[in-house]
Amino acid sequence: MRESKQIQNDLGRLQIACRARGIPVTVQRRVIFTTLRERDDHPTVDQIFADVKDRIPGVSRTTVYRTLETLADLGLARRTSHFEAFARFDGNMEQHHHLVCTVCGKVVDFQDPQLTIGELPDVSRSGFALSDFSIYFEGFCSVCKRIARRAKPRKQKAT
Amino acid sequence: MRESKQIQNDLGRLQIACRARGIPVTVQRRVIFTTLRERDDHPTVDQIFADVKDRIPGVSRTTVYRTLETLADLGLARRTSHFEAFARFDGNMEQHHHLVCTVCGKVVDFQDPQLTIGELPDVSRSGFALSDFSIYFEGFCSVCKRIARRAKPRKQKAT
DNA sequence: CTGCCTGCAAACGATTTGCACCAGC
DNA sequence: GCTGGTGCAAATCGTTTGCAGGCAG
Repeated sequence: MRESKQIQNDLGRLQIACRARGIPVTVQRRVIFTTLRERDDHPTVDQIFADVKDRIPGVSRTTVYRTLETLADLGLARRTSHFEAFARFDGNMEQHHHLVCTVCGKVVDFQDPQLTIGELPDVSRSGFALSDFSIYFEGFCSVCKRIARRAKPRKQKAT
Repeated sequence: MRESKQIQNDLGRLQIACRARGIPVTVQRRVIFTTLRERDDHPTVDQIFADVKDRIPGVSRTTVYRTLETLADLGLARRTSHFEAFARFDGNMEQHHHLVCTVCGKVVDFQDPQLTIGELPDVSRSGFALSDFSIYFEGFCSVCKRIARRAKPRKQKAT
């Protein structure tokens, strides 16, 4: 069960962020943000939509999409698919890590034998049985480093 | 430029894998696999399609999709979007890592202060400027651990 | 009041599927 | 020759967009 104190804290952050941006704090934004914060898995839009519908019967899926996007803009949420909507494939089956450009989504393999984790952490509480790991390093690729950092090109052609 | 020795090696692996599975080694499979192996970024289906079209003018995008899926089945390639095609969001903006179920795609946050990387690696050759990282631990979630490990439910409802 | 937000329905675009033909073995 | 693979076109389905009315500030 989630502490109402934390919910209050979340709503406070939402209000501050919205005011700073001069956009209204609507019921939908409150509920969608709260719903998202209640989960520690990474819900899909539809999962959030299902949860939100219980509290706001009339919401549209569209609003959930738009609000999540807004929350991401406000720095209150994060879109976890580094990889846009496209399927990407990798022909390198050896253990390797990745460099991900947070602007254009470019991903390149990165191998570094020095890069190890002592041992896989104990995650028994989660019920998971781990077999492997890979590290995603985030940053700007050479191209996006040059381009102004303010543009946020969503949905551009895959690089 | 890629060593033809490595291409031969790749083709050998492809042939072995196909024979073991009793499926034909077609031109398309050879070219698509070779093309994939030539890149160290994680190409989208369309990028591979574009490359392949140069060598097999008549290929269809459908074949590229199907072949990549086959290569993944054969253990020769890997689909890099842990997150299916769906957009997923995360309301936790603190630095944290992830447990990913390789069977059902479930992702849960995982925080462990002990888990650190001495320092971000030197990736200057790649032109990237890194700012952060997160670790994806792969394995079986509690549910999929129980279920027979042979089933490979693609496109099941997101968990 | 005014502008941004919301909901609806239509548009979009990546991926999948059904079917007839063709190629590997 | 059979079996499974391929190409084409149509169907799917997650996501985005255009538009009219409604609500927050």
